[in-house]
Amino acid sequence: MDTGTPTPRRRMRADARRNYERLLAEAAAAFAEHGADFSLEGIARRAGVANGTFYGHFATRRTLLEALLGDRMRTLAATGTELLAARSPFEGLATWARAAMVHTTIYRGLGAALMQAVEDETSELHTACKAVLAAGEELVARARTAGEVRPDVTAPDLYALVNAAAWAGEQSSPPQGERLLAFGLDGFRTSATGRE
Amino acid sequence: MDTGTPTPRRRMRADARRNYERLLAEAAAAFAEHGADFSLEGIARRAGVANGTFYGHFATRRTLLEALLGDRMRTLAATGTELLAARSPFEGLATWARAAMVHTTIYRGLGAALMQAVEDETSELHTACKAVLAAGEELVARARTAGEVRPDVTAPDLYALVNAAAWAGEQSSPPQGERLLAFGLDGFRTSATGRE
DNA sequence: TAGAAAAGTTGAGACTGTCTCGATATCTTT
DNA sequence: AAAGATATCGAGACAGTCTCAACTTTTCTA
Repeated sequence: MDTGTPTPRRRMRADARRNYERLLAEAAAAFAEHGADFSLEGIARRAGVANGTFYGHFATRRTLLEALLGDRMRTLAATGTELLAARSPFEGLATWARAAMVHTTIYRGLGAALMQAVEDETSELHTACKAVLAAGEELVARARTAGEVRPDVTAPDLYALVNAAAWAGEQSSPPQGERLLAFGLDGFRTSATGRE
Repeated sequence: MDTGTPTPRRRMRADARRNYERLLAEAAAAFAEHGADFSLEGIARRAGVANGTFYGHFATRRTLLEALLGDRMRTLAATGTELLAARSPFEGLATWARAAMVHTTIYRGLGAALMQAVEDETSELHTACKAVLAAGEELVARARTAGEVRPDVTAPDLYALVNAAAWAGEQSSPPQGERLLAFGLDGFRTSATGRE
């Protein structure tokens, strides 16, 4: 579905493409090791290019992170679509939510970037986010039709829950994130409609 | 309950105390305006002291933020205790949760600091957090006894939910945070115990 | 394939911010 | 009022972000 090779915008000169990829590779390594707060200058240094070159490819830290995330997001959306075939609609939804949370947790520190990307049209990630949201929407719609979740649950609710739970897990401990996700999902269920 | 005057550790020299207070005041203003990412150097500048003086009072950004938050936290704990008198235990809990979320939202960007402070014994805020957690625990316990929330709901769950919802509200829109909180609280309810 | 045009790279440098520390100034105490 | 304890000062060592004009490499085209 995806070559694994990062996707620069258009045709690039050969040397430019080489640098682009080296930078992205270094960034991925730095990210895996330190989260989102690595030094951009350091990335350039380790990739063996001048920092001006770095900025030529990625105007801001955000641009870089977005390039890093795009592929993952698309995969997640695909997983969502597969789960539409799950026996229980609610279970499909819950399974997907857990997978999404793991995804977000791996990219620790990026929850904020993700949340903002959905709303920001200028974000590179916007398209990918929309796809994820669409996948979520389908899962939610199916569960709703089956009467397994409340009628007022929306895809953005799901998206927010997943990201918030991932965030909570990052701040305290991963199990806390999972608990939160579980409670939230239960809050989505039809049986939870506490009339007051 | 609280003089409103920030609380330096011990007896300080008069000039030192004056500087301490000016710094804290500037920090509060900067915080209100830009969230947690203001420049420490700038605070010193605006307070009219050398930056070395700043660092003499607050070793790290965190120290400063903690000083800024302590009082608010204590207030929140007190509110929790008052709400123990609410007619409906669940409503008392929910009301407090909403208040706590507002509190956290005002101090936008500090959710992370709060979450970590609970677990970090070296934090100035640790005591205040414990107090908040204790207040939450009492509210949860009361609701649990009344059979209004699941038996496995804990104060840390509540704490995590509130902070995560506040975070979500910061990232997208405040209403999204409130929705998340509502779903989470419903997930806490006894009726939501989806056996599977 | 040479030369021109396009595309990309370079690294110095202008800023800003974090943090340290010895010299200096200011309180407090006796 | 002098000594001693406390603070403040501000220069300076670093690191990071970002820009830009000069320069180099690639690609295009005749």
